[in-house]
Amino acid sequence: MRFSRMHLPTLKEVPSEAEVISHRLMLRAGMIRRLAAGIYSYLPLGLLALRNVEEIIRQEMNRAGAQEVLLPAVQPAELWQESGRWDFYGKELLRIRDRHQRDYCFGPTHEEVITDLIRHEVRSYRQLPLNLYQVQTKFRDEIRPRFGLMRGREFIMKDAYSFDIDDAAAGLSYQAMRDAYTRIFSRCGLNFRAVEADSGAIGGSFSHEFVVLADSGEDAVASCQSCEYAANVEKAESRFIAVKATSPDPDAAPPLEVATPDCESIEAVAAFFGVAPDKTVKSMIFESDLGFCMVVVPGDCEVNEIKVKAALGAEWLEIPASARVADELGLPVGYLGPLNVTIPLLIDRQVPQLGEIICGANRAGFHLKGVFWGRDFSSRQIVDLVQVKAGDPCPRCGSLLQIDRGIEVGHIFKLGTKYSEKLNATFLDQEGKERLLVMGCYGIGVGRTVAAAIEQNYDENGICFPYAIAPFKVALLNLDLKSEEVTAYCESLYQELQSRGISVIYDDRNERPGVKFKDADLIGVPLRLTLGRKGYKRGVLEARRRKGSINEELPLDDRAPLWSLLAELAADD
RNA sequence: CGGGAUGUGGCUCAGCCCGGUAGAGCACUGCGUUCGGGACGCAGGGGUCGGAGGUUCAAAUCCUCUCAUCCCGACCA
Repeated sequence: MRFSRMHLPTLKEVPSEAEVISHRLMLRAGMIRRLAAGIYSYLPLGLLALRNVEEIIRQEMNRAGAQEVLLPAVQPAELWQESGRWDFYGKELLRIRDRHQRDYCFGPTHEEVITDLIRHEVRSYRQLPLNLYQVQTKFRDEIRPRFGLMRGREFIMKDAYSFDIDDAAAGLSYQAMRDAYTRIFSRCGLNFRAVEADSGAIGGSFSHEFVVLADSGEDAVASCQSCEYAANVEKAESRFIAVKATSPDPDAAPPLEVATPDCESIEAVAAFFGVAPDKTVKSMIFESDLGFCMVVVPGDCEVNEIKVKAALGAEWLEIPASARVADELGLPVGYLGPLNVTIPLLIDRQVPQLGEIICGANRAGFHLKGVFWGRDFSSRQIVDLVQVKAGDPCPRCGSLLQIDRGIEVGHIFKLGTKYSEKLNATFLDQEGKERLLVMGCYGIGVGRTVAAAIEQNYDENGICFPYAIAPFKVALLNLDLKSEEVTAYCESLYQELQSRGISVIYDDRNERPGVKFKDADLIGVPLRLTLGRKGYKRGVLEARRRKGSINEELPLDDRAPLWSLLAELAADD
C-alpha cells in the first residue's frame, strides 16, 4: 500500500475520550473512530489488524476440526424465552421490535440460535461430534462502555459451539479448544494465562478464561508462584488453614458497646480502637431473589460476591442502597454487626478463628468490642466468602499466590446440557435411545485481542505490533522523492516485497523525514526500511526494528540479508 | 443505575466566576522557503458556543429543563 493513497489519519494530539493506552494509540494511529458510546468504526489500518487476528483464529479453529458458519445477528424473542434468558439476561440484551411489533434482540451471544439450528439438523450420534464457529458482530448493552475496543457495546467476537454425545466426549472437545486457544494467543504474540473462571451468565459447569497480562486490565488473576494453579480472583480460592477456634475465657466480659462517632469504615474503626483490621469483622447487607442477608468476613478481607451468590444459591445479588437497608431493616450501614440480626447470616470460614473481635452494634455511631464467635453470634452457614489476596496460600500446593491484572480475551465453557435441555436438542445414541446433546461454547473477543496486544506492546513513540498481527510488516520510507535513483530503487523494492507476499506500506508522501519516521513508529510496523540520497550513495538501506530500535545497514545490491532479517522477525514473536 | 464532571471550528483547549466584537495551538487550502525524527513565513477557509425554554436592552457567559459524552462503583469477550 502506498501511504499517499491510504486513508490513514494519524493524530498528533490525543482525543480526550481516550483513557487507556491501547485506546489512545488506536485513535492516534488512525485505526478506529468512535461513533457512539461503545460503538466504533474500523478504519483500514484497524481492520487489517483485526483481519490478521481473525485469520489466525480461523486457521487454528479449522485445524482443531471446527467449521465456520455465520449466524443471524438479529434473533427472535421466542428463542430466548424458550431458553429462559429473555428475562434472565437483563438490560444488557438489546431488545428491538419490528414493524409488526414482534420482539427481537440483537444477539449478544448465540447459544440459542446454534442450539436451535442443531436440534433441527442433528438426529444421530453418527453426526457427532460437531463444532461450529463464527466471527460475528455482537451487541451487549453494557452499563458503562469504556476503554475503546476493550469494552465496547458492539464488538466482534469469534464464538464456537461444540456438540457431543456425552460428558467424556465433550471433555475432549473442550480440551481441543483449550489447545487451539493456546496456539491462537501464542501466535498473536501475547503473554497470557489460561485461568479457572466463573461461568457467569452463560452458565455451565466449568470454564477457563484466557487472560492477557496487562496492568490496565480489568480482571485480576490469582496464580501460584510454585504450581500451575491460576484462577480469576472471582473464582480463586486459598487454602484454608484451620486453627483451633479460640473460645472465650468463661469469665470474659460480655460485649461492650462503645461510642464510635464517624467510624463507618473498617480502617476508621481499627484506628479508633488501635487494633489491626483483622481484629474486626466487616458486615455487609446483600439483597437477592431470596431476600436480604448479612455477610460477615474478617475486617481485612473483601467480600467476593460471586461466592456469596453461590453460597446462597441466588439468581441475582446486589448491595442495596443504605437508605433501603435503613428503611426495610432498620439497620445503620457503617455500624452493622452480626449480633441479634433477624435476617440470615453468612459467615466466612475464617471468622470463627478470629477470637475476640470488634463489630458494629447495629446502632448508628456505636461498635461492640469483646465479641466472640459462638458465644455472641453464630450461623449454620460458614463458608469461603472472601476474595483471595496476594500472599494467601495456594489451594493446590500451599505456596504463595500472586495477583496480576489482565484482560480477558477468550473464555471457554463446558455448558453441559443446559441449553439442549431447555431447547430440547436431542439425538439418538447407538442403542436408539434419545439423549441430550452435551455442549460447550468458546469465545474470543477479536477487537479486544488487538487492544490487548497493544497494551502489551507499545512505547513512547506508539504501537509495537507483534509481527503476526501487524497490519504492515514493513514500512518503506522514501526520504528523497526527487531523486530518481532513490525512487526507482524504492519502487522496485516495494514491488518485490509485495510479490513476496509481505504486506508493506510504502511512504511515498511528499513529507519531511521526521513525519515519516513518527508515523511509521506510531502505527507499529515491525520493520522500517529507509532510503535517502546519502544511503543510496553509500549503497546501503537502513533497516530498523520497531522493538528495541535496533539499526542495521543492508546492502542495496543484495536483498538476501533483508529476507533473512524478515524471517527472523516473523519467528521471534 | 448511583456518585462526579464536561459539552465552544475536524482535534486539544481558553473565554463563563464578573453578561456587551468568539479566540489560540494543531489540522486543512494557496504561495514561497525548508528537507534524516511531527519545519517556517505570508495569505486564506471553516464555529446556529450540544439542544429547548427563560431572565435581560443585550447570553458562550446567569436560571430551568433536556440530550450527549467522559470519569469512579456493581456486569462481561
